[in-house]
Amino acid sequence: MSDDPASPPYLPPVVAVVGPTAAGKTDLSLDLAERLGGEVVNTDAMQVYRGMDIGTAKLPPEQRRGIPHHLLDVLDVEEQATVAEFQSRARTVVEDCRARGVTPVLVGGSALYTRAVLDRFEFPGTDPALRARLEADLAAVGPTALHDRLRERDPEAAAHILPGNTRRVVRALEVITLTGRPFTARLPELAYHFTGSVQVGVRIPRPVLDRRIELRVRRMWDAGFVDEVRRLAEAGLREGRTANRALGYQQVLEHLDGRLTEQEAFDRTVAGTRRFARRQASWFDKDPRITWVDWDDPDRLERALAAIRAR
RNA sequence: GGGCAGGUAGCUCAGUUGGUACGAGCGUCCGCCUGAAAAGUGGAAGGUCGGCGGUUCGACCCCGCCCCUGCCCA
Repeated sequence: MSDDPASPPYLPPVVAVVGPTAAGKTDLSLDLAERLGGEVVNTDAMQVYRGMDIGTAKLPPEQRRGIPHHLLDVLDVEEQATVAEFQSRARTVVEDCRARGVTPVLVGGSALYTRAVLDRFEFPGTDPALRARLEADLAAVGPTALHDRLRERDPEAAAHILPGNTRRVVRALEVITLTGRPFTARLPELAYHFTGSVQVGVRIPRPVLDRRIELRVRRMWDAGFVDEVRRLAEAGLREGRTANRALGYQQVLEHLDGRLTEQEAFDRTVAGTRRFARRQASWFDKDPRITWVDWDDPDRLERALAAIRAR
């Protein structure tokens, strides 16, 4: 900030707290928002759903220290979430905060969602009818034939997408026929969309994390998670293709449908969450822009603030 | 004390009627990732086949003894 009237108006930084699930991102984000006079912006793909509270470890309103939280509870459980839509909503929120002189503090473990907001990331359009047709084709001719078709139309994309990954093959074909241009099958360069962006990562040793994950899932169960899923199932959780894939919800649904015992659902939720944490790490660990602070460092807030000041 | 079943990858189990273990799922590790991303997907590493002895050119598969686990009988 400056008193010089000729200097441009103060533009707050864009702060993002990243890291694996159950590492302690939420606490750090609250501390940061408090110290910076900021507001929290959720970047978690599942906390956007109303009613998915226990299983997503959503911070209850009374624990939010009076700090406004954005992009929680914006979809009903049967609605489909998409990155592209999330990106535009989140960017609107970020811009609005900054225009008010407020620092947006993004928090969430969904790496793609976070990067979609933070980085120069463009999503070509989509067309439900076209996609439905491609999915029907897939069912009819099989993965190999569909991949062959992709190779004819976009050899470059085909070379980077394995035939077994039908989801990506379908999307590639969708983009190509929609835009008439090749599908970029690679992630974009690491380049921020907003100037003044800073990422703080919460680092935690894996054995500690694994224990915390099991503990967290245990607490979810104790807090009535199974009932939450049962309620949501009645509200339409089984419809749609996003919310019901969430860790824990997916497994408990299988339990409610009699395909898993409750114990199996629990065990698989723990195992799945650990696997998820590893996948998260594979995104965050290779992003050199992130400033890491240790989960149990008493000075982690100061270190995070230092990184933000140094942006 | 006797009988039966079983002891094969970290776990749960396939398998060879004797010829260097085709193993599978899960887990682990590494990677990919643009409108489902808490999703989707590729690969790798792991085994003295309970122990000892015998038969055999050769045994994880046959024989004997022993140990361990489960069930049954006493």
